[in-house]
Amino acid sequence: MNNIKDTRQRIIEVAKTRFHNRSYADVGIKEICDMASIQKGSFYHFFPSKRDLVVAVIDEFAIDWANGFVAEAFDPALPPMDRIDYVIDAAYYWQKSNKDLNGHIPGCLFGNLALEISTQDDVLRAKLNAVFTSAKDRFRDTLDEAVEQGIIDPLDSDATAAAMLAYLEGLILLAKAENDPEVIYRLGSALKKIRIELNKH
Amino acid sequence: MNNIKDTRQRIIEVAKTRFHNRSYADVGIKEICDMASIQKGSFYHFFPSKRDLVVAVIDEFAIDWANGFVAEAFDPALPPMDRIDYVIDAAYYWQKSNKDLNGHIPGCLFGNLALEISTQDDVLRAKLNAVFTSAKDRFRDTLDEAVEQGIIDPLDSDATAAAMLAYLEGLILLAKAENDPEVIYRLGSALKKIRIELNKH
DNA sequence: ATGATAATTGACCGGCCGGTCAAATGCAAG
DNA sequence: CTTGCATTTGACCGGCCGGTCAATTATCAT
Repeated sequence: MNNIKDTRQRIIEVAKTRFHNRSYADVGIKEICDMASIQKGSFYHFFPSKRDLVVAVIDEFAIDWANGFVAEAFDPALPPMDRIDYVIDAAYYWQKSNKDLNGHIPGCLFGNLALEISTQDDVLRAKLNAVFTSAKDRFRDTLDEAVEQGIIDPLDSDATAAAMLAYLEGLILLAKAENDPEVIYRLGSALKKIRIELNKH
Repeated sequence: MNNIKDTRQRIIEVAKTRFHNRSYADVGIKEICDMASIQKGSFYHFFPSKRDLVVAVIDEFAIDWANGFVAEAFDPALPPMDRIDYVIDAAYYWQKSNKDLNGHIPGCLFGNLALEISTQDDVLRAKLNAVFTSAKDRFRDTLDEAVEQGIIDPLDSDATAAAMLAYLEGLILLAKAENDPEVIYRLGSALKKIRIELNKH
C-alpha cells in the first residue's frame, strides 16, 4: 500500500504550508515529520538539513507560483492592463479563502521568507530575490505589450513593473497586519495606475 | 559604578536591534542577556516572558518611530507633497546606513515582525497594525493639507494614505530581498503620485 | 532467488530554548 | 544601624531543537 505521493514531495508540501502559515523558524522538523507521517530519519534521508528543505520549498513553489498564480493572473486573453487588475483579484481571493479556512491571512510565502531570513542567509535571499525578479518580468512584459498597443504612454517598464510588485507585496503585508483581505481589494485599484517615467539623459 | 542606562532600557534596546536585524524567533533570551551584560534571572525580573519583551519593544519603538523617523520625514516646514518625497529619502538613508554598517538591509522592524508573527499572536498583530494605522494617519493628514491648499485634487485621502504606506513597506521589502537600498531610491518617485479616488455613490 | 540499493524505522545525541528559583547584594527610608 | 524592597546572581529545569545512526524493510534489476 504505497502512499499517493512520494515521501519527498509530501515533506515539501507539508513544509510549504506550515512555513507559509507560520514562519521558517517556528516550524520544526519533528512537526513536519508528524504531519507527513514519517520518522525523522526518513526526513534526513531526503534532505541534509532544514535549510535544504526550505531551498527545495522555494525552488518548487517558485515554479508553481510562476505557472500558477502569476500565469493565471497574467491571462494573455485579457487586455494587458486588465491583467494587472486581475492580479489583485487573484491575490485577494487567495488570501480571502485562506482566511476563511484558517482564520488568518498567511501573506505571501516569498515575502514572508524574504523578511525573515534575508539578513541571515545570503543564498536564500538571492533565491527569493530571483523569484521576485521573475514576477517583476511578468509585469514588465505586460506593460511593454500595453505600450506597443498604444494603450499607455511609454514609460520605464522595468522600474514600473518593480514598483507594481512592491505595491502588491505591500498590500499583502498590510492586509496581513490587519488580518483583513479587504485591504487588498480596497487599495488594489491604484496598482495599475503606478507609473515610473523613463529617465531622460 | 552604575551603567549609563538602566537595565530594563538596555534590554529593550539590545532586543530591538537584534529583532530588527534578524528575527523574533532567531534571537534568544540568552543572547540578549549576554549583549546587555546581565544574567537571565535579571531579565525575568523585568519581563515575565519573551513575548512581553517584544510587546515592550513594539510599544517603545512605535513611539520612537512616530516621533523620530516619521515626524522628521513629515516635516511641517516642507510643502505637503514634498514631505512624501522626504519619507523616501529618510527610508533610503536609514536602510543605506544600516547596510554600510552591517552589510545587509534590516528592513522595517514593524513590517518584519508583522509578517513573522501576525498569524501566531493576534494581540501582537493588532499592536503592529496600530503602528501602521498611525503612520497612515500621518500620510492622510498630509494629503488633506495638500487638498486644502489646492495642490492636489480631492481624493480618498485615507485610502490613498494606506496605499502609500503599503507601497513604502513594499519598497523596503523588495530592497531587503535585493539587499540594495538603491531600490528605494529608484522606485521612490512613484510614491507621491499614488491616488485613490473618492467613491461616488 | 539473490544481491544491491533505496527507503524507513525508532532510539539516541548534545546543545540550546524559554523559564525558574533561592540566595546574595545594593540601596534607600526610618 | 536596621528593615524592607529592588535588583542581580548563577545554578538549575524539562523539553524541544536540528541532526545522527545502526538496523530493518521494501524495491528492483539481474
